[in-house]
Amino acid sequence: MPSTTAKTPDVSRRSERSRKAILRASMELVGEVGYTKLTIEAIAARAGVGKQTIYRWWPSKAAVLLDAFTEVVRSEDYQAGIPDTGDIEADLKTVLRATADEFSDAAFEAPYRALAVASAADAELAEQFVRRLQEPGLEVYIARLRAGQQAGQIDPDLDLRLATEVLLGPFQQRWLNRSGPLTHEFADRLVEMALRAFAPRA
Amino acid sequence: MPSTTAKTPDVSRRSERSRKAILRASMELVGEVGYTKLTIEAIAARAGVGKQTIYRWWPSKAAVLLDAFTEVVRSEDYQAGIPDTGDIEADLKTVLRATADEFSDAAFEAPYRALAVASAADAELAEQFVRRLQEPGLEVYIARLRAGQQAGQIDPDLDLRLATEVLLGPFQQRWLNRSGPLTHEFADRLVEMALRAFAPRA
DNA sequence: CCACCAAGACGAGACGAACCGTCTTGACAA
DNA sequence: TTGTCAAGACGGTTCGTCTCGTCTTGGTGG
Repeated sequence: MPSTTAKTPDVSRRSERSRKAILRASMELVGEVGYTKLTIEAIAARAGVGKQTIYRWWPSKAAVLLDAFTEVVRSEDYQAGIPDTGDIEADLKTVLRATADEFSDAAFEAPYRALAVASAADAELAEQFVRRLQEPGLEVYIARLRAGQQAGQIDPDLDLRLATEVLLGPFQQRWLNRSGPLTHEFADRLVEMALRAFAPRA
Repeated sequence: MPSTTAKTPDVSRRSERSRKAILRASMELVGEVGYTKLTIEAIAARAGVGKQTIYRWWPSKAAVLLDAFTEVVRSEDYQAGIPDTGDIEADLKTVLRATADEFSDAAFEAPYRALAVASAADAELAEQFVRRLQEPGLEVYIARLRAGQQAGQIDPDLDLRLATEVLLGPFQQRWLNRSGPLTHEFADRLVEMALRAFAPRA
């Protein structure tokens, strides 16, 4: 019987120059025109690249953007982790305030929102989005909460996974829905309320 | 100087028959083909209506869907409110379990997800989405929490607005990101953790 | 009370523009 | 020699606007 294998391109012969130009062009364009008006044709034109070169290596414009964004964020965050001064409330407030500021920066906002939106619509992309961008973020929170457990500031039986969802879920909800401002005030109140749920049982 | 007013259509002469047919057709089609493949042309064809009739009354396909969904949900939910048996933990678990089931139903999921996605991408639509669909839902939670305050089960100084965000944010995050299953188990653990944060201070 | 009429929404679909994703060409690099 | 590359032609969709002729409706004059 005839093989139905789709001929996969030869990765070893891929042009690094074109790859970089494509990722760069998509980040620029998504900031300029927004995600819905972002077009494969425009990316190719801006990058000085044939359309086929994009279609050969990526399944969708969202996938291009995910690669582009991952490249930027890689190693920049997540490396340092969350500071541990011994005061978990202060540490969490510091990080959540910084996150609030980051999400108020348009240069970060536009592509990240585009990815979040595309992920909500496309289950396949969502798996990649969560695994490559969200999970690493969760891990640093879990690490800090675990340290808090060992310091006796946090219930040792707490489900740390669920705890990060309680801490970050309301934050993401506000941001995605634009149902409220991402102020330092909000970050502080959220951390305070979450820590009341995380505290060791009396 | 010449007026630049866009001629607004005459509402009093609007065809109720066509309006209903359009809303009905969009709900049917979004379930059949999904939101991204939902097309104004297809809605018009299914509804037996000219395209112009849709463009005349709605700014986007998302706006059509929001009207269609609002019409269905109107008065169906939100009327009853959250049961008050005196046991706030049990009551919240009941409602959140029911919500989890609702979000697992494809007939509800498809159009609602479409609206959530479109809202995340479009600030103007988001304002309508939050106000017409999400706010009414929040209000019934706030009412039940307020009753809990009066019953002495909940901290009287609690910010009830923030409380609903803590309760529902993690739920929405899981659902939108598909970062975990919306089980009864999850609903119960979430309510339990939230109530620890809501409890009166010792 | 009713016949008439002008205004405007209606169904249908033609129209050009934008993008889609595929395919072809000739250059070039491994 | 083989396969990617830039460039762009190609047919197919859907867009949003527009132009028809029809139908509905509210106001007017007999």
